[in-house]
Amino acid sequence: MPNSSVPGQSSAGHTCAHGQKYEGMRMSESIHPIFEPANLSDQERSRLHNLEALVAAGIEPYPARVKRTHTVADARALFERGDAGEDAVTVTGRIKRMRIMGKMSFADLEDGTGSIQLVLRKDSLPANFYDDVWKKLIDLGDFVGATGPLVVTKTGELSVDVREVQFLSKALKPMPDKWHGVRDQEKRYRRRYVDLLANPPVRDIFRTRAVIVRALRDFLDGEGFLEVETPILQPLYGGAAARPFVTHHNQLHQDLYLRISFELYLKRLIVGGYDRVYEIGRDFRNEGVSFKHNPEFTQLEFYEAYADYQDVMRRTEEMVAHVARQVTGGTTITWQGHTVDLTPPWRRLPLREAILEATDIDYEAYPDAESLAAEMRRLGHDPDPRSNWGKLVDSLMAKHVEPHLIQPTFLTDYPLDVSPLAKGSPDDPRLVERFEGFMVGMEICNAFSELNDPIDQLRRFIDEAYRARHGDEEAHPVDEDYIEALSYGMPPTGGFGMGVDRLTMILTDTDTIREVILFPHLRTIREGGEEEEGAGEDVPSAQ
RNA sequence: GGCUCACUAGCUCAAUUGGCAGAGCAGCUGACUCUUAAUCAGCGGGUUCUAGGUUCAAGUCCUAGGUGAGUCACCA
Repeated sequence: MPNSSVPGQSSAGHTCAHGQKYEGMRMSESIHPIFEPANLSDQERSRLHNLEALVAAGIEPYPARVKRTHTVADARALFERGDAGEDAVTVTGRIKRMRIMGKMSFADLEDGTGSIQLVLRKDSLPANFYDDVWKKLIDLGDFVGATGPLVVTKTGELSVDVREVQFLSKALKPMPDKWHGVRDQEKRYRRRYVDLLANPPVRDIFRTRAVIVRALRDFLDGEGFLEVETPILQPLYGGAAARPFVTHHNQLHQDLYLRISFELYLKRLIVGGYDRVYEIGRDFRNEGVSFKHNPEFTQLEFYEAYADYQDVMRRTEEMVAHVARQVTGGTTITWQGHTVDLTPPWRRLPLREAILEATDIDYEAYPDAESLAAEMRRLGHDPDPRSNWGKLVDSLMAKHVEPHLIQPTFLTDYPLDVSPLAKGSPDDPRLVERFEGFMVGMEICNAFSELNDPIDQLRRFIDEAYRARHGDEEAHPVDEDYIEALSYGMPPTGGFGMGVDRLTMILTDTDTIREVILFPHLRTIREGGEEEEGAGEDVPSAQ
């Protein structure tokens, strides 16, 4: 069926096949309750009525093809160059605002490149189109193509002086408030498309996120790193202290884990002979949700042979500074009122000193969980009695040090107990060569000189397995194949992991991870009472 | 999981001590050929998150539940 691109001239009263299609949706026996009039608001009914009226007038409300000559940005550029002349351009987009003034109207049309004003005059349009279609049947939020020469109005606004309108897509839902947009956080996250179409600054956040990811790749590619992809579904998880999601492969009759890190696979690649590898991808951790935790999040990890954690520290600050320059043009940023200077070099501070300074506790004087917990209680802290020594140290850091690290800081030289994959310090058997990077009170990265001694690594795994048997749900399982890989020899290697979402929070001045994830995890809304659960019969849950 | 707070028209928000549930935008009708949050006149629009309870009377008080936010616990 030919699409009538000049709707005003179509023969009225002719009903095409589409007419019956849409009328059917209004009948009580319609196939789904979504479009039943009883379930619609007055505004939705009005829009559905306008859709039917368009079809009755012979206008295809969802045509298959569009004839656009210029994006909004292109049209503006054309005019700026003075090349516009009196030739017509065709721009396409969503109608965001309308000002109808009798026989003349203004409308703001927006596409992905920007917004431009349309001028519609009754005299300049096909017969009856202005009164019968434009004023009556087109709603805010509809997509149209507008054709006409570029003009400047009396008030200086570049506009398309519209001679022809092509209808492109009908919006059946009313648009959010044109001034306030959508504010309700739950609505914004559950229906992100509404958030994006109504709140332009939100679109900018995800454009910036793309710039950040591209800048990370630029930087690492430029340093000779190879981008790789490793399994998300893994028979054995590892590389971080976290509980995994469990799933099941039906045909193989095998439980699989969604990865919690890329670490053990990327180091296998170092064994295989790639000296510099990285991966940017999704990790999944089955734990609490908060302003800085989403169950799935984007991680960058890189591994570099013949480097140690000091080398990685330097690379980290250079990489983050590079990204900041790509995003903001400089290395000083503002986050929630704090001025943060990302210019290398960043402050380095041994973890032991940081905790001593903040809490007056020198954890090395309390080498076991019992004595450290006792000292913590003596100073008024409330340690979790189930915690082992490493977790106590970590909790001291997380509670008393991390929140105060606004400027970028590397905490260095972590206890071996909490670092089962990191190489021991040659100077102190209780420490490993590890650092974590912090800024704006948040951890953003974690790195170490990788443990490449297969016998030492096996010993660490066995310790972890012991902890797992004694209730530590985040302890590492023994990965025998990884030990096998190390047994072929892995060069001294520096490894690094960073939360890309958190970096994005910092560079977009947002205070919750949900603002930088397009579709953050939210609980499914349960309707009223309890319904029987259909799923889950052959999906074992994590124990 | 504990505690605190929130949920009202399509959207943004009001509603006094428990006393007729309102406004702006959006919608509908009309006027208007240079507006840009257009303006002006008129009209319609509500399961006040859900289910109970107290009361002559509940958006408001009580109980339970849902969802979200914050916080604590947990979580590199």
